[in-house]
Amino acid sequence: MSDLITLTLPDGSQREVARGTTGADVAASIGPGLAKAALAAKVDGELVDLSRPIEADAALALVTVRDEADALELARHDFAHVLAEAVQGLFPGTQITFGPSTDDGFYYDFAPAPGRGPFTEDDLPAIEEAMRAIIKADKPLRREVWSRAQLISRWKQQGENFKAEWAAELAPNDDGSEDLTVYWSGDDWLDMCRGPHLPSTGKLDPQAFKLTRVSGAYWRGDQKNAMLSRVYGTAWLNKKQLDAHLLRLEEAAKRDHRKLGREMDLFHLQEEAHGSVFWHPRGFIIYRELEAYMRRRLDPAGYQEVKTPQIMDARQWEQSGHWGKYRENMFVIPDEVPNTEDEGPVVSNDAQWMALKPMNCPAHVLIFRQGIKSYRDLPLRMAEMGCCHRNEPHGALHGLMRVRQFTQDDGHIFCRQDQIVAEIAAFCDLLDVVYKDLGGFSYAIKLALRPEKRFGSDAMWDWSEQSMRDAVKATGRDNADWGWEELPGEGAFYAPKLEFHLTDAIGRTWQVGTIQTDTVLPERLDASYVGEDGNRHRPVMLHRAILGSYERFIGILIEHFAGWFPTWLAPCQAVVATIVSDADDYAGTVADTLRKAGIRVETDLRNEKINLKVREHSLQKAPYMLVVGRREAEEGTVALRSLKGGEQKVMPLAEAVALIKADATPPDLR
RNA sequence: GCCGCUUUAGCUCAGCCGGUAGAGCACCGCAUUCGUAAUGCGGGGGUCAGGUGUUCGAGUCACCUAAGCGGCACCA
Repeated sequence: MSDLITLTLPDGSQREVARGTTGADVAASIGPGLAKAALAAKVDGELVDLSRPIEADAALALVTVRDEADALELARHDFAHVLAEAVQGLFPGTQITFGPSTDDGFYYDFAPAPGRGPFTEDDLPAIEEAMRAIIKADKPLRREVWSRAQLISRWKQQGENFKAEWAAELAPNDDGSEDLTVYWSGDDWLDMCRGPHLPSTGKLDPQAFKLTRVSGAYWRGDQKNAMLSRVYGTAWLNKKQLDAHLLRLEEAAKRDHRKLGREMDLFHLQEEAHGSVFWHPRGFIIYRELEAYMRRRLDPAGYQEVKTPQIMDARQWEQSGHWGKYRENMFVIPDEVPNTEDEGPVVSNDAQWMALKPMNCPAHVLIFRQGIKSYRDLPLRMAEMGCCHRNEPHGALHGLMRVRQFTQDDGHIFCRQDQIVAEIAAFCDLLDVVYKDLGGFSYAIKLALRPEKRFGSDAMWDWSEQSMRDAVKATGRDNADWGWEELPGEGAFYAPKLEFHLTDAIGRTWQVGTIQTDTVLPERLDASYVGEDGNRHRPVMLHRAILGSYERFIGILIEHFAGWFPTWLAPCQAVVATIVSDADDYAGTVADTLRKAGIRVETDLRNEKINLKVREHSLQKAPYMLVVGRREAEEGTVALRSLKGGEQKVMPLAEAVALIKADATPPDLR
């Protein structure tokens, strides 16, 4: 074996160096500037420490802040370690557990010292200071390889029970060895970590991070385990990036649907009906427009709309399986006349139970079962704007995004096995059109596979999962362009789920649409059709939704558009505002003309300055304002102002009406 | 459901070491008729989330309950 190896640099040049040369050595040999700037090495595409000896011919690239993605990942990971070191310095007895990088920073989970409660936001400034001191000390970060036994014993000796547990359970390395890597910060603090890390803490910018919040988090993400105390931070390569991020957060907060919902008078929530929405007149216009739009899309796509009971007997839910697998999320009610006669309990102990529907699917099967269905009836597409109630964990409720009463744009397609691929493909096409119409959203597709808690045989799951893969393949969406991935364990209890994740205007993703291949429910509820062979067969049931729920989808739309709805959805599409009261009559004529053209119009005849009117209706996010004064009244014109853009133009009334009417036409009617 | 924080006028928020509640906006009234993001003056409005306790005295301290917020877990 030669003592020399060949390294190929990114520019294609090659260097013969001694075996065991490190990335740092190469950087130093190229120049002092690079030696200082280098953060890590990439050996054959794998990110490793700068101090890691290179043992064979390889492609070598040196990572600097210019390689932003890698540099950020390294920095955030290091910030997490610095956080842990700082916390242990400040609060002796705190156990460290786990601390990865995140999309915008990092977190670390701690088990606070006995007698000390979880960390609070008041602790953060002191922790930040301690972190800055560690960065300023420029402590070298040194990798060492320890045996599993050696490390476990060290953790136990230090009272790091969580680390010891984890070290014991980590899978052996690919080569079968039991070695684990640790990193020293200076020579007084160490953590178990796969790495890689920066050469020293001084490579971090002490002004480029901010601890943002604290929260509880379960050890290893499991509700049955201990609650740990998590500290979150956001971290960047420099202060400018950090400030830009903090500004983005502020901008995101401004489009929060709860804030805009109140300011724009769209809806409200209150304690007495927490988790259920009070839609105000303005908000309900959006809801109705959206519902009307969906019907115009569903009808020609061959769906038949139905309406099914809100409450059904528990026996029905037992048969569908919901009583067994979903009851903790259901509102159950006694099937009994409440006692009003005396002081006794309102409901007796032997009341029979009914339940509010958490899903529409069983009722749809019950409709399907009425009469005898032939193979000629399939595929049978049933739709319902189904109002469902789910008793969600209280901590999960969140504005319109997570509520206890919501309406799904639900639908179930009963079909033969050989129709699944075509039906899923048709659904994908429909969904494409809807997401494009409603905001030009892009989306990713995921396949959620069988969960632990489920019905049906493994063979059934094998079959239904594979049929969904085949269907997506047929649509050409099973690739990275569509964010395609499979999510083990995340399916519904009765079926694997194709999930459609929208990306909104500021890059956040929301799971809304879904289609699921279910063979369990038709079986449990005994749905069948008569085939060409004259025998009874089980149909497959595709559960599908495009918006998911109206409530959540409108919440997403509010945030996506920051309140500036496209004109066809806007609660008030045009405001006629006067400059002087002499124009009041003319303003009335203008408003009538718009109203007759089908525009939702309001007038603002208040004795206020036009400045105030522009400001207030801008804050209400009306798309158009038609300003009229003496001049317009005499000439039969309007000053049409786009409140969002701010530009305005004087034009004849008829022209303004035509312009607004065109803009107010729903996308499917253009 | 779990951890932390919060809850004062319609909204946003101030209120110190416990001594009997305040601002801006909104609302109402009056004046102002004004050309594209806040006209001026005046007025009304609060069992300080609910409950229990400590205290001569609680918005303020303690405990319980509820809801909200940020996460965790769960999820359309």
